[in-house]
Amino acid sequence: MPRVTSLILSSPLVFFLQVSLILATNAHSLSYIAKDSIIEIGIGREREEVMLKEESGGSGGVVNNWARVCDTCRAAACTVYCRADSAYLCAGCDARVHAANRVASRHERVRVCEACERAPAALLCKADAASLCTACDADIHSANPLARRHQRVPILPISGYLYGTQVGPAAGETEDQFMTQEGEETIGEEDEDEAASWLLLNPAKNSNNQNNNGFLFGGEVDEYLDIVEYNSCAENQYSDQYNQQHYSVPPKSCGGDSVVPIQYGEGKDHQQQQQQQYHNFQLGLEYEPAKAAYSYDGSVSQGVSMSSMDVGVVPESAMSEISISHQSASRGTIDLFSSPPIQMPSQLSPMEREARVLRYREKKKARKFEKTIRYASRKAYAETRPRIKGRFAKRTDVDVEVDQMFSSTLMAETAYGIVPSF
DNA sequence: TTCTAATTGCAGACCACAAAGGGCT
DNA sequence: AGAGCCCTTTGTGGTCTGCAATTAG
Repeated sequence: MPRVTSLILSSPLVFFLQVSLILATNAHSLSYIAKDSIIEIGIGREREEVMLKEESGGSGGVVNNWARVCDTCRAAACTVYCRADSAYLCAGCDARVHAANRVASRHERVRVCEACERAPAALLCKADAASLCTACDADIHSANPLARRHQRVPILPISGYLYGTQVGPAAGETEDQFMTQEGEETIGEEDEDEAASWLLLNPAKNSNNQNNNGFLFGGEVDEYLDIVEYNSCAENQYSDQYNQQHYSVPPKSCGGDSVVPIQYGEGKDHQQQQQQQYHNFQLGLEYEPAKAAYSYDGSVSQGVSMSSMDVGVVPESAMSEISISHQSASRGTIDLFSSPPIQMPSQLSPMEREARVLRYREKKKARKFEKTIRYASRKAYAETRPRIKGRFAKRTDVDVEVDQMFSSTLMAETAYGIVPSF
């Protein structure tokens, strides 16, 4: 009977682990699904959403059905909350209002919770790469033990010009910038072709563009990989620093791969500045005005490492894809959320952008965290094989006989034999 | 505040053996 | 060119082990 027992016992356990992993890592994505009305839940909010639609006049503008409406324009979904003004603002109004003068630019703002989009975000979940308000954080991260293990850091308020040197950009452009944050998550899981479709910006534009959220990518993969390496390390430094300040968590090392953070001296070149700019963007650090024209809380930054507990085992087929941009990830782990800081092409039309986001969300929903079995027959043999302290043991003649007896008995009883379950 | 011991968490090793795959006849 | 044989390599899962990080005293 050991064969049957092991098979029966293993399946529910695997199922439970898979469900737990998915819940733990995709809690945020589930909220996205709900917000997109793919699954209509959250009854208490619906009335207000209808009001939002009505207020927006059904003007064809893409307004998130769940988002709080901008207090200024009353037309777009808010993206940030200004503490000084006690106002929820959309990206466009935020740029316009806070770029108006020096005092306004110093207003501290926080990104709106990505789950409910109705309250200021208070915490950044590194595993989900999402900024959440305290209520949503409590809801999401109390769902299961794995979710509770998600590392969250308080979100620092942001100030200054968020949108580069360009004052008062068009609403669509600012929407792009926020959409980009979500698009960043894509790269870790998209295949290369799709990633390229997300990434391939005009190199010439990039090389001079100071408005790509303030961070630039010259289009060279190698350069970018360097950035990723550095980001992952430096972000840990940041979070550790923050932990030390607020949670008394001792600092961790940057990893055993000895990725030495780049020292930015007086003579730092342009690329290094770009890296540093992006890095600070991710970390939510403010830039010195003399050195950069923006600062923004990268609350949706993807430079987050996950514990192996959170992600399970890497499918081999996925390793090649992941390894390209996640060279520092430890073996056997998926660093899904430390995906590269890539920006979506700003010239995308709203329809195209929507389509890409939908495609991304579909793929995110379809993520598979379970281990991929290349040879099911080997798995079956491994599960039935005798073990001593977890190690495979030699099959004795008795074992073989018992196994044969079991097989013949079962065949006689069922008259059909054992059909593999794979 | 510093040091030491205990605890916890994690990655990797280990095992046997069927199947896969390559080389050769 | 295809078949058959032989040998090497691969992959599979549960447990243990060593190391590093963390916590407690």
